[in-house]
Amino acid sequence: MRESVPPESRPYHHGDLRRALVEAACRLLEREGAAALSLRGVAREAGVSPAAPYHHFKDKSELLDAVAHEGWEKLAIAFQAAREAHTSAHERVRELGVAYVGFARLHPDLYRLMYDCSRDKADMPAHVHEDENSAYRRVKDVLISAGADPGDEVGLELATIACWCTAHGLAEMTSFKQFDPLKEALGGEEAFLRGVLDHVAVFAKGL
Amino acid sequence: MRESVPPESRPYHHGDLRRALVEAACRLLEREGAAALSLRGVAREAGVSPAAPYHHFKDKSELLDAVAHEGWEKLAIAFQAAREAHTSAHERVRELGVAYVGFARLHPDLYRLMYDCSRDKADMPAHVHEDENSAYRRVKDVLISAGADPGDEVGLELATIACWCTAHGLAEMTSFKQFDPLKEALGGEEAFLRGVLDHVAVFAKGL
DNA sequence: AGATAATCTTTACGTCGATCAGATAGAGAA
DNA sequence: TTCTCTATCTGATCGACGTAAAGATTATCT
Repeated sequence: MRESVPPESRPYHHGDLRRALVEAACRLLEREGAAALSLRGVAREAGVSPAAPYHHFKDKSELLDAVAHEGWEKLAIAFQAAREAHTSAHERVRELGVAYVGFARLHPDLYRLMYDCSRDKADMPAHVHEDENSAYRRVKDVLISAGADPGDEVGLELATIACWCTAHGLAEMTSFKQFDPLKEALGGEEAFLRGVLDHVAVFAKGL
Repeated sequence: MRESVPPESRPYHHGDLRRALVEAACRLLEREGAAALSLRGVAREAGVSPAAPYHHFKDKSELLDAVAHEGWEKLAIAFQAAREAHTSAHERVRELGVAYVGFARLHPDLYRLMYDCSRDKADMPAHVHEDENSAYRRVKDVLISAGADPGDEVGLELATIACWCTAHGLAEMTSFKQFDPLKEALGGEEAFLRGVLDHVAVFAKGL
């Protein structure tokens, strides 16, 4: 396979169409939104015939899976940055929540796609939940570093899930505009986030 | 307009097609899932031509709005039942969360549709958030009855939002099957829910 | 070089949301 | 009652979609 594509008229064989399709889909997702994301549209954006994607993806949902996969990796990067900001123990947990919600607000359609794909498979992908350096593991690590008992397997698991649930719920809620006045009163989006998160024990006290 | 429909072959004018369409849509949503919910399919289910719905709804999304509206009312009913079970103050808050998640798990596609419609309008419908007896108001009331300070407007609002966010997040998370072993270990779905909710201050202590 | 396999295009089918002209029937005025 | 008006429903149609099949083109391997 070829690595790069000639700048002028594309050759018959693309080179790395799979990658190009995923990137085209990401672009369309940001530009036009999730409702306007069609397989034909992605092929169009990539400059290829409507049936071409079927040589790289079984069907539309498999392409969306690949886009979602990229999303989870971007989220892990956002987590990395948040964890590297050293503050107090309980603030570290809370700021992880802020970073999470920030990512969701920055890429709302991608964020929703990530969960739609997971839900359809009734499972979070392993690289999100189980793997070393998975997003889930990172939350757990921060909880431990914030004082949670690593010996209490069940309790730690529950606390991690509680963190994730709250952050996920907040990520979806904060886009509703009836909260705007409250945000205004508190001095902006992030202050609002911290205000809500501080009402949740796991975020406020690190379990 | 007619009130009821003759049992044999439908007359040219339906009687109350609008209502029949919403009900057909609900039926299809439960039976086939959200992905298989087409406007044509709803018309088919209601025994009517593909263009008939357009005399009662501007477009597909307006029909879905009506279905979502029904969903919010069903949720309010579920809340009512949960609130009437008198337990201790902090348990009342937690059990509201259990009822919320229970509703979402019982009608997963309807639940998602409710939020999809709200998100598209960037707003929760007024009868959910602002009205007397709205679902949002009910959460707030339970928080007050559980010991929250009604005078602290902002704090009460934040606590209510925190409750809702956590419950919503949990509602979406609990369907992932990698949590099944944990549920098993804790003795079932509801024990798992309470375990997670007890890690959240607003649920554990009523603010 | 020739054969084989992978990739891309073309064509096609069925379904979808949506529009519009025309058929049908209930409701009020004569 | 009968006529007219208006709301409701049907039928035909359009463009876009997801997907499949068959043919064209090119990379790879012998």
